[in-house]
Amino acid sequence: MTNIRDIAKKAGVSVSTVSRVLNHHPYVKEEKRRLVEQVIRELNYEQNINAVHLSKGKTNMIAVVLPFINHPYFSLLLEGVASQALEKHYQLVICQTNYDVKKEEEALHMLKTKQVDGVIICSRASSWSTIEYYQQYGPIAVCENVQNRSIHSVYVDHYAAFKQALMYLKEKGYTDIGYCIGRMTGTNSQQRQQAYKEYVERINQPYHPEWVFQGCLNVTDGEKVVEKLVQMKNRPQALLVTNDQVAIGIKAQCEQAGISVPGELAIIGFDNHPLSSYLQITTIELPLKEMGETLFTLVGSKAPQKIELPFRFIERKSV
Amino acid sequence: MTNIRDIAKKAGVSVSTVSRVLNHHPYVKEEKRRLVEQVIRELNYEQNINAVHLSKGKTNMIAVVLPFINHPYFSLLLEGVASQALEKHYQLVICQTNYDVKKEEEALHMLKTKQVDGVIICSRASSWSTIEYYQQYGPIAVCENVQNRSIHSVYVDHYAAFKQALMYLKEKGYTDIGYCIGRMTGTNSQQRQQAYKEYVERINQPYHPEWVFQGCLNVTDGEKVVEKLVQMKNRPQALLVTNDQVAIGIKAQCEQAGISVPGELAIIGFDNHPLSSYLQITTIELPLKEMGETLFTLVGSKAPQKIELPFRFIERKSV
DNA sequence: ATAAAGTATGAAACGCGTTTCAACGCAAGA
DNA sequence: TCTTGCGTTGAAACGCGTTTCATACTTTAT
Repeated sequence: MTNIRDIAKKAGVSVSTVSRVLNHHPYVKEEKRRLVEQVIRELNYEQNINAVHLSKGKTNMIAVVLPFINHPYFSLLLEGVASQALEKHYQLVICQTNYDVKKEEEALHMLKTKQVDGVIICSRASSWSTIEYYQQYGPIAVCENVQNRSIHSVYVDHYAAFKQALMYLKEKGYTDIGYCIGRMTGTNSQQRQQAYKEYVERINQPYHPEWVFQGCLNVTDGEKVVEKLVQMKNRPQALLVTNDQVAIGIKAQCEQAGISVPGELAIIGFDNHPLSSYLQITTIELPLKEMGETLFTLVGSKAPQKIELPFRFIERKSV
Repeated sequence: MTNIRDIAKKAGVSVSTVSRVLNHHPYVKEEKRRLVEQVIRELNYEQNINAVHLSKGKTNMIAVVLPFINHPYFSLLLEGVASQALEKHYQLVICQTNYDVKKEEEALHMLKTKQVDGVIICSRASSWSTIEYYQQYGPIAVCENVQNRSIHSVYVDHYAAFKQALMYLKEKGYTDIGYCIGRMTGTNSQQRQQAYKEYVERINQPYHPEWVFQGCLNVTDGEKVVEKLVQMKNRPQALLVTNDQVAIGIKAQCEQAGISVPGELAIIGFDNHPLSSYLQITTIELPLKEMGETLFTLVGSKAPQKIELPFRFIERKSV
């Protein structure tokens, strides 16, 4: 492998000069610059990027932590991050965690070993103390509404979104409402639960724990929800579904099971996945791609910022 | 930042010994090993991974080149790659290219600069000569049926798959068949076209160029196909759709347009995306996750291998 | 004309872990 | 007892680009 010293020797200049040429430093005579570039081409030289990284103390790489790659929610978020990364000439290292705390820590650890300049956490299982520990090694951005912590964050007001959806259903005459969610932990989920509980209290209804369906991520999970639903003697009239994939699964399975939508079951999804439009599912659009882009921008910025992005209620025919 | 020399000094040993401890080399006395580990913990030391990379000449990173992240086909493929990477303690660097040759070359370039140990190309626009040039710098694996080239490859026999689907339609009484595809270039597309042309010839039918729909990737593209379809006076009776997303879009849009499926239009999709099962779309399953896993395995193996994986015809109700 | 400021260039130090080589101790085999 | 060989350890070289510092030459300003 030919290195910078080989180039310097062959061109009859010092390594500093070669380095200057490589980094487009202005203080190099045009003549020498040409010569060095010539030699570089002749020897088919390429910088060893690892030496550059070591020397500069940064890598132009950002780690992206997400539980699942193959899920429209995360892959759209990732696409947003990627589009910005591309533009700013950063590379992305993806860390699929399955919500395994160990995997998440491995990703954060890359900050400590200087493998990446920053970490974007799309969704997490780790505790705040872990994350805060790693902040000393580099910027971290999360995708949830953090109140008092000093960390980059991009989020949607899920409390307000849930509230709005609940109110909409109530106006339409539905009172027995349940919801489907990915998991109960996690800031976003907590805020949704909060909104839901307040709603139940406000209309003086008992809280039906069996109307809250956890572990809903994919189409298949929607199917399972309907299976449970048909066995209930006291069913909700409407469901808030925190993910369009699940909503689609529910709607499809309702068709199979002969449950009319919205007649017997109203559905409000989240994300506004293209398919929800085809299936005429009322949904709350989340600006996922924009969130991804913003996450990237933030992780490169100085003082920790918190940015709220708006959701959008899209009325269709599932309510 | 504390480094290996600080550790050596504080522990009263040489850097070699510390390095041996870090790398679990057996020739270190238990006593010294303990001592060094103690000091490492005390000083909260962590290797600078960039120095390791430089020194070892490898990075345990693999680049994954794909046109779009946010597409079920690629994100499932990626998930397969990621699952193997996780197991083998490799990191993935993703390169979204949008089929831009420059972006692809940038990714390959990381091989030359030693940023990655290998490259997995899920789909490409670059020429073979480009790819072959970069092979001297490290292993490259592709996802298509390469015949005579010396390169790792994992593929499905798309020619056979298309043929089978065409025969199936013919048996069911359909002769006027068209197809939807992402792009015309690309090995897989070419093989499909070959199968299609042979079919048309065999049944002594004229080739209808307007029955071949290009640029079909997403649900929305399916919609556009139906829009074109309704304006034709001579429509195909059946469509092969190389992607379930598009097939879903077509089916949904047919419903809107009052075209019965399969009565007026039969559809065969590809991929067996979970949703195709809900919408009862007949499809050809591709082992995408397994392909991803195999791609990863190959890129780490010695002699270039070619592995064919089987597809699976799944009969449902869209034909 | 002369000081001040800018341009150009190279030597050497630096970032930091790995690996090779030489050396020494000690035990097993001859 | 002597050789052979493994266990153990450290010094130094190596992988390679960047950056600082000193030096020397030009310009520009005064």
